[in-house]
Amino acid sequence: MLKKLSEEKLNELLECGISEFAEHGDRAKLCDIAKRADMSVGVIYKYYADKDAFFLACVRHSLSALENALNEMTAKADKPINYARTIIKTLQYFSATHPDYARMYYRITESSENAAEFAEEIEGFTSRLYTQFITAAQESGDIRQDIDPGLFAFFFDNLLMMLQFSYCCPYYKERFKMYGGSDILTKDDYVTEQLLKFMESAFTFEHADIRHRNGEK
Amino acid sequence: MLKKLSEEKLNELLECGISEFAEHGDRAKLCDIAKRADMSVGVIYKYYADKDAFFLACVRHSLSALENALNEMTAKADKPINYARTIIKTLQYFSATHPDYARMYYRITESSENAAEFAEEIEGFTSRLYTQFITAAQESGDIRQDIDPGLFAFFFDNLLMMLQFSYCCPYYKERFKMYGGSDILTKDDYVTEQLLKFMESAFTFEHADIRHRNGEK
Amino acid sequence: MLKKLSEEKLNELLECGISEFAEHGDRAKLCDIAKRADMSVGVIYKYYADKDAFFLACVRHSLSALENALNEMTAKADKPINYARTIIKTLQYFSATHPDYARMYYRITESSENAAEFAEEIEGFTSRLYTQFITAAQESGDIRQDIDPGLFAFFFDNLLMMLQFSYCCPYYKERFKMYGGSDILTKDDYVTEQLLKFMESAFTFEHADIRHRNGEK
Amino acid sequence: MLKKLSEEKLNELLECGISEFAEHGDRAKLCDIAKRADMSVGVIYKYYADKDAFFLACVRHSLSALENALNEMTAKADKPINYARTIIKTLQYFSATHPDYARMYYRITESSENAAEFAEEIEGFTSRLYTQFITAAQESGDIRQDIDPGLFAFFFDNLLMMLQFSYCCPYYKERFKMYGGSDILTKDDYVTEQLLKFMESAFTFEHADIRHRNGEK
DNA sequence: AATGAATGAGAATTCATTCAT
DNA sequence: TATGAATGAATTCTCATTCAT
Repeated sequence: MLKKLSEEKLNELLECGISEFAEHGDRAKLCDIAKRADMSVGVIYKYYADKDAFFLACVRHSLSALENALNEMTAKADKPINYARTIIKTLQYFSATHPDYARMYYRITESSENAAEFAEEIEGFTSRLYTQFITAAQESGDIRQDIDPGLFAFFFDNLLMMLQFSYCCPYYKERFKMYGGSDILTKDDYVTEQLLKFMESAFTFEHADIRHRNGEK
Repeated sequence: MLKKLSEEKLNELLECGISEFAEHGDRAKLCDIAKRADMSVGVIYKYYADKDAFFLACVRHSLSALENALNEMTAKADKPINYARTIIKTLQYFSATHPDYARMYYRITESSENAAEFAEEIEGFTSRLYTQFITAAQESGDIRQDIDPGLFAFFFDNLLMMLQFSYCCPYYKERFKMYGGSDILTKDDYVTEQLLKFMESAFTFEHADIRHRNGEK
Repeated sequence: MLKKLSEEKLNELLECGISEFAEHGDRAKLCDIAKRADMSVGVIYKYYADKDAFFLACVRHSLSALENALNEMTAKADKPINYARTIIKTLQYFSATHPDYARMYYRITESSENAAEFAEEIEGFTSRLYTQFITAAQESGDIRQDIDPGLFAFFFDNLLMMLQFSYCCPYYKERFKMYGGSDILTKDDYVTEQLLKFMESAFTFEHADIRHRNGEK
Repeated sequence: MLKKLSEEKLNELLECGISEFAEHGDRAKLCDIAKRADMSVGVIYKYYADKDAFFLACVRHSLSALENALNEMTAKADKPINYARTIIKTLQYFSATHPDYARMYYRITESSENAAEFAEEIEGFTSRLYTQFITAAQESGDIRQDIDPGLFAFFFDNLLMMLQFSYCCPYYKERFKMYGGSDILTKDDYVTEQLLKFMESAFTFEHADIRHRNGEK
């Protein structure tokens, strides 16, 4: 039963860790995290070998939340453009409700040390998710055949990652405002549709007569 | 005349600072930087108030190099697709020759503290460059009218930033390989053309009749 | 009746304490001791005020074992040389069967704090045992009269203490091998006879006519 | 020239380290050592990798002082009994003038970790010194032939080590008083002669007629 | 009575910054 | 002006001790 309590407390601890790591990167202080969670530093070391191990646990905790969010909505995938819209909106919602989780995601990538291990663990899910989807969409004729599905997924994910950072990380938020105007962070739907347009035919003006009716109307 | 000497030395110091900050983020140690530049920590404090000020100087130094590289190339901009290709290739070349500069770029964005100040200083150049170009291209009818030029520039820059990170930062390099295969870092032209295709018509299969004039006019 | 159970458990606890203190000195951790004894730290505090008190209890436990071993053997004391041989062999056997007890003995002497209290409690038994025996041997004419019996006992005990350390403590074991060869730890009888010879007439070469009745009478 | 200063300061630091390690074993705190030396903790880390490295440096410093003391007087070795007397007196003097150095010696032996390395480094000098001397004394007929010179040296050194501890370490001082009386620490010459007698013919009463005139009269 | 999770003071170590030379 | 040794505040991690269950 003490176990039970720990379970809850542990989650709270991870949440606090995520907040602090999101805010300060690995300059986050364990004693601050503990204080924030209204516990003592000792508990952290009861459950995790050291600061790195605890950081990794925070990373995993935040990732699984993101994966859950993405998993929920991928069921209702249909047309690529709608699939993309759903993902964008999911990430917007996720960024709004869990800003620290997304910032955490950014913090991971700072470390040079375990780059390869981390990358596989962290990107594995989405890279497979996107690549599979795109391959399927190519097979069903919904996406042009002459693009490398892996790289297509890569560019797609790049746009989504940057979008998340732009909603959550201080620096990227400022940058977002520079490009989109100071109120851009409140115009989610507008951003979504613009991004879809961009992905649809960024540099192909001469085909602007194309009418995909991307959701609006 | 001592100024002259310092000028050179200072440049060397900044280069070393960039390398160390690129490698270790703000865990980079001033004494290591000084040692690498074959100077004493004292000089750093002679010219800069503190570590933050020195970091900012390193940022500026690496930025101006990037801006110079971009300025040179973008003069000869013609069709948007060629303009994009030129920028991509410039960044690829820049990433290959100055990997630390791009990593440095990434390091800047870690700090929450001076996000706003940094963003204006750092992104100002490219955001204006891209937005102006896109606006001009829209006016001359080369890019569809129904996209917000600011956001268009934003997405465009997002793709380019991620591309740079993917060529320079350990974590992103690994991620790049996961999407593109273990030899993707050596296939610059392939990546360029794929990215152009993506930007051209990512989700627009049904219009595959579009001529993919990828540069060869 | 719970007392009964505790009695057994307590002994086990002390044994584990002795092992850990022998191994780690006062860096031994109470939680490790408890774990080793398959109990909780709580019990230690149920029976002992603090770590020091528990350490003292471990000391007493190991001492009484040594005293019992010595008591058994020394009853049958006859000629001094045989008495000495008996003690040496007893300590060799004790060191082999209870290495931790002897190492524990060594650990006690590290602390400056309670030196005086400890010394009386710990050395009282043997110092009296040896001094009495030597005095008696002097009275019965078996040992030269012109030696201070206390100091004689002191030197004698010094040799025995060092012998024990040399069989049990890592550093002293290595040192033993340096002097006696790498297999010295397996040559108990040889060591015994050499030590007896040493004590018998260390610097008395010119009287080598002395009968070296080394026990076999 | 700053080097020169450091040299001195470094010695002072080592002296302070020796005092603190002698007093508290490895519970000695680096910050206390630094404070005692009127320096900052930082200096210790400038010169030594970590606490262990600094401890080892203290050990070496104290050992070389002991070796110097022993070296000085071993030149004038003649008869074994005088040689032994000289060594005993040297150690008594050394213990009186450098009590911390001798306690330091004791501290070394606490560690299980690097027992073998330490033993060779630390005991090498004296073990070779004593064994060589004894072998030589056997060859010249001054010491009985039927004793293993290595073990003889071992027992001899054991007595000397214990004597040193007995003059310097709190616990052993108390023990010494128990055996020799409360004023034994002030009766150096008496102890010397008693120890010589002990070594001369401990259990050889029947040859008490031997007259070596050990210094007195 | 027994448990063992939680506490938090304490100790090692790092590194930006200063300042005597 | 340049140096780099020295400083010491700040941070990680440990473990004796407590106390709710």
